[in-house]
Amino acid sequence: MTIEFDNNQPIYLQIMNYLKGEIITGKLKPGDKIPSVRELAAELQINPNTVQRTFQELEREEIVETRRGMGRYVTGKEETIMNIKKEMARDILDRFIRGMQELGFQSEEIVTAVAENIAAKDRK
Amino acid sequence: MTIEFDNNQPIYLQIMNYLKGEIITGKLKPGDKIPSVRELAAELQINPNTVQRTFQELEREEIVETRRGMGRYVTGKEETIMNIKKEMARDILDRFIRGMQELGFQSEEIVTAVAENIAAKDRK
Amino acid sequence: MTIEFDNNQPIYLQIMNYLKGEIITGKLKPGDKIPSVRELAAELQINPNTVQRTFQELEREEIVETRRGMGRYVTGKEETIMNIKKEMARDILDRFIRGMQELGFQSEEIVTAVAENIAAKDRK
Amino acid sequence: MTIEFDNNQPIYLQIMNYLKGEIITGKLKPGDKIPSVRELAAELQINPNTVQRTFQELEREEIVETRRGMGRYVTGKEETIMNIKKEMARDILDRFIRGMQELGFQSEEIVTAVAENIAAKDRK
DNA sequence: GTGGTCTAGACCACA
DNA sequence: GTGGTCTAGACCACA
Repeated sequence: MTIEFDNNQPIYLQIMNYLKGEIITGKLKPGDKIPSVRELAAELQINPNTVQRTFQELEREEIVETRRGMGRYVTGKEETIMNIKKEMARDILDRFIRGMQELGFQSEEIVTAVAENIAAKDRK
Repeated sequence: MTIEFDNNQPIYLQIMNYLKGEIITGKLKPGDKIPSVRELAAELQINPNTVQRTFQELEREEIVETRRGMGRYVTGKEETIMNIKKEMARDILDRFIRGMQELGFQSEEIVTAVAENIAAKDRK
Repeated sequence: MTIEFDNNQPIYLQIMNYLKGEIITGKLKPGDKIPSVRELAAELQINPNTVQRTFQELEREEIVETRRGMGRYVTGKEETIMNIKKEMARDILDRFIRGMQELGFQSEEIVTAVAENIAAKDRK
Repeated sequence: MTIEFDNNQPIYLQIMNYLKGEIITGKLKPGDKIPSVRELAAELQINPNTVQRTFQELEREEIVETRRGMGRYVTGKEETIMNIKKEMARDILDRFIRGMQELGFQSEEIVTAVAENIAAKDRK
């Protein structure tokens, strides 16, 4: 497990997004144990406090559960995970469409732009 | 002129984006005078330093020009404006596609999602 | 026997309170044998160390007695049990009244709130 | 402003409860500025990080708002404050009644106990 | 071993 | 000045 940190976003958020991605795409499954604070801190070479913060946020979003003294686990509630995925997707979509409209793009132009752009990327 | 500020982004960036939007969509035209630091600060009820910073950045991007003693004006170079528009659009697009892919969406799913979502919004 | 564990309190305390409740309400009677550490740990699916700790505390409070080689038993001293009940009740009461006063409730309001709330629950 | 810290609860929670109390009872009013992280840390003689944590939690509960670079303020939404108060009261009440019932007390006994206990305290 | 809290102190972006 | 993030490291309760 490695994450390339980018300086424009807090580290704890980057780890959060990384883990959310792993969970949403099923690489981390419901009930799976996630690394301990110390383990992950050592692996990513960052301070344990930063990892701690990441985990607390994930817990607050109910994506992760703590079992006292036994470590942390991906939530068993698949529904929660599906909801997170939907929420994130809707969020990204809304922000995108709003952004394009603010730039003055018409509906069809937006759809075309996405289609072309993706096609171009897939060709690579 | 009012902007609903969102806490997750620096105010000066939010004003920048707002003004860029006004320019790109032609509500502010090349050569138009823009408000003074004091005026805008009073109107938006924010610190003049923040407005100052906004204008500095817009100047750095050559979207706005200062004429000594006469105030600030939207650049007359339409090409610059077109470029800004393209840049912003590409940025938004890239971020969007990357985000959706991280959530595990396939290319076609992304295009469909955009098309449907826009159609739904246009119906409203 | 099942306990719904709540993450904000140590498990051993939650088991203690559960067992105290059973004893105080007479479901476990003076002289009754209580389960062994292993049995209870297996049943509740928790670490035997945790159960051990629970029993130690109950012994310290003289609610439970160990008979060498024969297991643990609810104390025969009914007085002890009565005292525990009183202590627990006073504790709960004090915490409740203090809490409501901190929220700015007046004495009569507190009494009324309890009376109404209980009446509402009994109706269900 | 002084808080007597008690060792059984995290400091950040004790400050939170203190501030919530001040807000709910109207000593801190909607829109009031609350002390800065550094100020409060100095006053309570604790680490700024601990205060920071307190404030972040209050923000998450929407009791407090940050205005960038200008400090933090009690939320202007009086409704939010009322809701917090109601929630806290219901919580305390429920926990109390459940606790007494687990001890085997009947409904009338609970009401009587509260009434007597409060009367006794008021006499002091 | 595992998580939770806290101190001490630094550095940065923002207003 | 104000908040946000992070490091380094300690100590504790719990399992």
